[in-house]
Amino acid sequence: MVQKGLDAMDNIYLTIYNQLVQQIESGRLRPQSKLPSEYELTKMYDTSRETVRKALNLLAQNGYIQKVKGKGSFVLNVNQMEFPVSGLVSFKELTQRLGKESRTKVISLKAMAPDESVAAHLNISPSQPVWQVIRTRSFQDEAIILDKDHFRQDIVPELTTEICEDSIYEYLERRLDKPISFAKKVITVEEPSEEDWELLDFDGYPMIVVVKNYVYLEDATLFQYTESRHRPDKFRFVDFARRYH
Amino acid sequence: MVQKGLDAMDNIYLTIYNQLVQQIESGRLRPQSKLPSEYELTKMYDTSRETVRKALNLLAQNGYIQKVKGKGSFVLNVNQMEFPVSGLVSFKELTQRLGKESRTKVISLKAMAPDESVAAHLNISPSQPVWQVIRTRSFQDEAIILDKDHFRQDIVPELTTEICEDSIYEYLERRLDKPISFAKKVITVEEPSEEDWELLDFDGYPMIVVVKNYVYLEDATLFQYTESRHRPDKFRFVDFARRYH
DNA sequence: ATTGACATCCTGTATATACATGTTTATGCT
DNA sequence: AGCATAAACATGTATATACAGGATGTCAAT
Repeated sequence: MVQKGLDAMDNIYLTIYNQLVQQIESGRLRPQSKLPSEYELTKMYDTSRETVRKALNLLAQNGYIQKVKGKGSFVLNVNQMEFPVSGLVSFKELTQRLGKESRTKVISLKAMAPDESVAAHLNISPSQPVWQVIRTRSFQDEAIILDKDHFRQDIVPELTTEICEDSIYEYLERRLDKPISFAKKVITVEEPSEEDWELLDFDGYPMIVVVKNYVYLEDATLFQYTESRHRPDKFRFVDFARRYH
Repeated sequence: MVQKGLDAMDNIYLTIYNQLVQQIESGRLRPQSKLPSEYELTKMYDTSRETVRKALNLLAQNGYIQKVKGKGSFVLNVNQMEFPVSGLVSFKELTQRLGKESRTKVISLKAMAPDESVAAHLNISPSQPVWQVIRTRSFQDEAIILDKDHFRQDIVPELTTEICEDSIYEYLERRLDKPISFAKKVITVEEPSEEDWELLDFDGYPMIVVVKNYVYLEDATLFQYTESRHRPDKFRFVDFARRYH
């Protein structure tokens, strides 16, 4: 888990956080280097120390910095050059950051009644309609990932092929009145299905990495279930965890 | 990422956090149920609201509760019945929580000079000695996980077979003067090695899940590198991520 | 030259307060 | 009874203050 929302304008501590993240990720703040002290940051942003500390604590929790009592905050190099499927980052954001040549192909898009499995994962009755989106993700002209998205139709009223080819997340963030709040991922390794063989460029790999993604709104209602099926040689997941003392 | 250290005595907000975690995990606080309000918690723990909020924010970040403005904090059922390899939780804590029949077998334990790969992962020179511990983890008499630990010997002076059969983490937490601060995990899927075939009960699985674990001290020095190799059918990883708005 | 005392800077924890904003409940008017 | 308003309650953000404790540099005494 690493990357989160980037919007935040009237919020002082989030703007400080986002600006520092940007400076660290862009390399303007180098690994090992010392951030301005909390007191200096209060002057730079004309705010109070507690507000600065909120921003710094977010940075620490997400692996950007290490705080040392009596010394200061130092930039970690833990997050560099990784390929996280982690957090709430979408495929589009990911590929943009990595700058790789990638393509999204919409295989199918339809409103339908969920099958038993999907209804169970989404925790709804089989009569409640859902959108089903099936897409393949390609890097360098190889279909590497098969994404099967399911959205509750009462929450996402409209969906078009154009939106699915672009970024569904961006669309939801802008158009949905209820904002996305948190997500749970479950990673397992399974045997490939017929569909995997059919839709992915499968160089004879006998297994597939399945990332089940459950996305919740702020009132904790589950509105999206996605199965992301990765060719094992291209899969990579990074996790950062901090210990409380 | 989900589980963190449990120690904290003179620390008010950490004791509140740990007690609430305990109540949620034990089921005394049920999913969907409402926690006492921040004001009520200030009275219960005879402390200030900001201190209570620190505890509640930790709970929210780790997926235990959902905070709703104007309403209160509600217990999530996101973390129940999972098998996280996530966070800094050790194998022993995991199995204890799951209550499964498990066994750890120490294959080898020796002080040595690191090979090229390990030295690179630990970011040390090949002349700096390390402890190498190779262990298998069994569930229901099947060897499922192969753990290859490497510790910087200048930081971990002594290590015995008994410690390795028990919990190295517990030993380090108690004996090491410098406390563990954070860890990074990288999950990939690879082809099994000779060693995997030899030491694991491998029912013909053609791939293996490799979890590379980098553990850091509070001064951000990397002191442990562990490769945890999991039989794919038994592997499961859970991640929780929150979006900032 | 080494040590020890002290001042200074830095982060960690805790408290009190103020105001904004969303939710629920009670009130009172029509 | 119905409805709008107000009060009470809940969390979100921001500020100011206090004290503890680690890190570091200075300066004087030895």
